[in-house]
Amino acid sequence: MKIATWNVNSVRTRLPRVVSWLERRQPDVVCLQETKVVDESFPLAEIEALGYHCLLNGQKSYNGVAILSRTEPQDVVRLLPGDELDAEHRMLIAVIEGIRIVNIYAPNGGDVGLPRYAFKLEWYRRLREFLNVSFDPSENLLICGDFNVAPDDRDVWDPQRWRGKILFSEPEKEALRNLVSWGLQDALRLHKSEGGLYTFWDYRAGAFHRGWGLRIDHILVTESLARRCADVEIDRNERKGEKPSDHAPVIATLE
DNA sequence: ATGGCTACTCCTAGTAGA
Repeated sequence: MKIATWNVNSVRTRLPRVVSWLERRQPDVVCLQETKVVDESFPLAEIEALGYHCLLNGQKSYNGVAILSRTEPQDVVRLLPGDELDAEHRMLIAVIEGIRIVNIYAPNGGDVGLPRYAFKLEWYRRLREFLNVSFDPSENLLICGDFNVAPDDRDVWDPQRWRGKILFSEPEKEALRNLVSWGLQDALRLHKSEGGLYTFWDYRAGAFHRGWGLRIDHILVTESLARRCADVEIDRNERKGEKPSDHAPVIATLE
């Protein structure tokens, strides 16, 4: 079973690449972030034609998440407790093939100290509290998406330059560690310990070509899924070519 | 790296992303 996460940075702009990638990689579940489209305008027909159910939690212009799956999703949750009525659409949960899939697009934070930064840390706190009261670490649960946090020095191209900066500040790393401490493991690190495994490269200044990347897209799994996890791959080829997203897909293979 | 790109919008300039 292949479960993927991909921040596509607009599903409409990225549609040709998403379609060809689905045809080529044949994932069973795909969590998309930054779809940037209301549900009525999601390219449903094109994705369903490939044999996927589409579960949507979209929004105009910003944010928006979706779960594509070969089989029908169940037990859907869309709202994180504490969200306002006009909440940013950043989370979507469904049970697929006996696995609870939590798709998240964590706030970026802007810059350290800004109101959006405080919102990011508070959002992480609410997500952890939601796990506490809703689920159990003994179940088959997987959280994936764009976390907008690089966990440690191996995950940024220049740790000295990134120290204390947005995406790599101590409070952000602590917020991610606090989430993980609920009972999760970083699936990629079950298999690979080296640095330089990035999932995002800025569009500017030839960052991809120069190796200026960050690992901010993650797949976290509970113990029962960690035992089934045979491999995790970052599909960095998807960052190349015509009109790429600035993020590469991450794919976990479960036995 | 500090913005050199990309995508969005009641669209040709301002905002946000990471």
